[in-house]
Amino acid sequence: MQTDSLLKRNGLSVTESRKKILQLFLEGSGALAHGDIEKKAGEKFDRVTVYRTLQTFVDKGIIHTIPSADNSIRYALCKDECSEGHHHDHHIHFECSICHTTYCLDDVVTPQINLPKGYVAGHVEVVVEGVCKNCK
Amino acid sequence: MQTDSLLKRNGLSVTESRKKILQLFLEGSGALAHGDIEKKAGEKFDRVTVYRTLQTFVDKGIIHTIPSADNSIRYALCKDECSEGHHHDHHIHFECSICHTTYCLDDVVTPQINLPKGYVAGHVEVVVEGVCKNCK
DNA sequence: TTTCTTTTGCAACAACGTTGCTTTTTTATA
DNA sequence: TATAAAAAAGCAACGTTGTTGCAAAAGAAA
Ligand SMILES: [Mn+2]
Ligand SMILES: [Mn+2]
Ligand SMILES: [Zn+2]
Ligand SMILES: [Zn+2]
Repeated sequence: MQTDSLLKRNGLSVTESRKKILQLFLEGSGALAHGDIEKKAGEKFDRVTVYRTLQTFVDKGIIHTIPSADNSIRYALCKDECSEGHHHDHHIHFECSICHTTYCLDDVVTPQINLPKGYVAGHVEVVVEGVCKNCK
Repeated sequence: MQTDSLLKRNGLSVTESRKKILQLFLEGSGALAHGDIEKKAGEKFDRVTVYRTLQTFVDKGIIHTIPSADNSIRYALCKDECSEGHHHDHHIHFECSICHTTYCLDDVVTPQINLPKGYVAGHVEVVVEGVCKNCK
């Protein structure tokens, strides 16, 4: 199984919830919010388990967070070479205002930003809102 | 008073809470989250009033939202020519990872993003995380 | 001042998120 | 495979955040 080896490779024990949640990310196209996962998982798992699983996956560099202006963080698989404590997700994100899907645009790299004197840049997040290819 | 005329100009009645909250934005340097306002206002106002006031200000184009990956939207004054239903905030934002201040970098315009075929861009949000001029 | 309109505060509620602890599952090892 | 140790899941309880309806208070208009 794809999920099992991915979990093992990251030093995580293989459990039903982790397999199921990872599966959702692997098969789905867009990013998932906590609530999406609760629904899609078929209410098999405790809410707390979902919270803890997402946190574990983020810590291990399996998934990354996507900021939003509606107080619901979304999560998506890291396709870059992320590892424990070291995320390297340098792609931008796209939120469709019609179907509300959030996409990782893995091929669109984060632009260079010229900051005013005194500011030191770390990570740059870009979220583009618009209409996706399925909705126009 | 600066607050009174700003409120009137936007067709809003001048009330204690609106004046106080607007004041906080005018005198402060960084962006404010809902919680910051509750604290800074000196627990004078009901939580609900703060929510409704922020929503009203956003609707009128007085303040804009700043996305985040920590489930706490921040708000800042619009310095561009925003109006009811028409925000034109094309600047980027900076979050200091040390003091956790969020700045509007009004002079740094949002970059142009080349999207894959099929995606139509609307608004672009850029949030840079790093160390601010006061913290380095 | 009086009247009408808008906003506030309150109460109740729902959704979201966290923590400690017990039970269950997984892993490692004999 | 059986057993012991370690890790994760589930449960309960709780705190925080955000929403709604409604009555009281404040503001605008005249
Ligand atoms: Mn992504
Ligand atoms: Mn801004
Ligand atoms: Zn779409
Ligand atoms: Zn700082």
